[in-house]
Amino acid sequence: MTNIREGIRDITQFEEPDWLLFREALTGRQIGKGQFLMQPGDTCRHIHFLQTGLLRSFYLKEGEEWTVAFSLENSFCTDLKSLRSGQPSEIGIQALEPSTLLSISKSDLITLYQQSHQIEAFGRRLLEALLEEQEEYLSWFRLYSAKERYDFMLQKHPALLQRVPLGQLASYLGIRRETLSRIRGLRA
Amino acid sequence: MTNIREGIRDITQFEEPDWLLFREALTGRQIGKGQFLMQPGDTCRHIHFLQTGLLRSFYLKEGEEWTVAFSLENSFCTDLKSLRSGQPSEIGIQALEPSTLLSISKSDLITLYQQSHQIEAFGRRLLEALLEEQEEYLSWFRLYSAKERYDFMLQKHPALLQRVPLGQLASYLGIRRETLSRIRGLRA
DNA sequence: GCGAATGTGTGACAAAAGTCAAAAAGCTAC
DNA sequence: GTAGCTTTTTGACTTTTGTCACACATTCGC
Repeated sequence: MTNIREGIRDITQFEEPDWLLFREALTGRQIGKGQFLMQPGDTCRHIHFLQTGLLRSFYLKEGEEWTVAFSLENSFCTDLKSLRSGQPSEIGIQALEPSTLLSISKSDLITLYQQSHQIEAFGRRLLEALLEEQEEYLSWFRLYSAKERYDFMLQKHPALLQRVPLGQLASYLGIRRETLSRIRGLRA
Repeated sequence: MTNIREGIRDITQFEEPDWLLFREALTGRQIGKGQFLMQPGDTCRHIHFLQTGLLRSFYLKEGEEWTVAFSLENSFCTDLKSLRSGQPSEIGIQALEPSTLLSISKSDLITLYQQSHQIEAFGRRLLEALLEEQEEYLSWFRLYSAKERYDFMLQKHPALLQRVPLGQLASYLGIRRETLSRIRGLRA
């Protein structure tokens, strides 16, 4: 339970009473390699904090899976669109490695937001950080070639490349497996 | 001053005292066509609410301007990265049409967040909506061709296409002017 | 009005990435 | 270890998009 406390502390100050309130709402969970936290079509009702392991979120397009996010240890994972709307999700979430999670339900979180200004502030700051990250990631696609996007990935998450199948990394970069394979061949 | 009140009400409930507090911090401003709200290298210290007009945010890459966002009436505009870090921005913001703005400084906003839980909740929900929009927009780039991105634009913001020079629209879609010109030629 | 910017469209060609097919390399389960 | 699976690589070819050059159109200042 310590990891998430650290993760929150990085983002905002949490007084002890807020933390106790928050902790109360968390549910622990384990999930095996290859298992699904949710399938496309499910409605997303939780935000997950990944303690250990690795998750991928993917979108289905014409029967093919396109990875839209990898979630690393000590990060949060959900499908914001479905969570907010209450509608079925277009996203699935799968564990690429055995993973341990702490999850909080949407309804509990809404209650916490109302009960505690500090927790609300935490939510806001977390979203700010996510949006900033997303903006950077978007610029990869607007401004740079497949090769450059791969190089950024090498810089930013070198370890991830060893943990993820090439096909899924390719789809995350918005390209075909074959293209990524060729890009990697260049630097041999 | 009524527009922004509506804009906020769409996102969250604001009681009268919160609104008065918030309004206190707003500064009105007009800006002519072609003028810059900020230049790349400036540090971003405000969030702007666009009452009327049209703004574009752009990024410089090898001397070329790449539009990263258009801001329409009744929407918020800032550079989140520079605003959060206090570092010089890589982004410039220019008025494409004569525009009227209401602006709030970062320091005032931080104070407001601390003073009012409701205002903090507003900030969080606004960020949620922005992040959801950004996620959708990112999927355009990962999954779809230049032509398809243009078609999405036609669906989502048909009016905008009449107000924006083709070159800027092209850079927003991550393609060259010539390519966009050809895409448009197809549907003649 | 006129001329200079600025913005847009077209053509010929080059580069990047996708497609399809098949071979090579890695894993897994007996 | 080996058969059977999945993943990755390679090759030939196609499609998409970029590049460069230039013609045409529009806007704006004067």
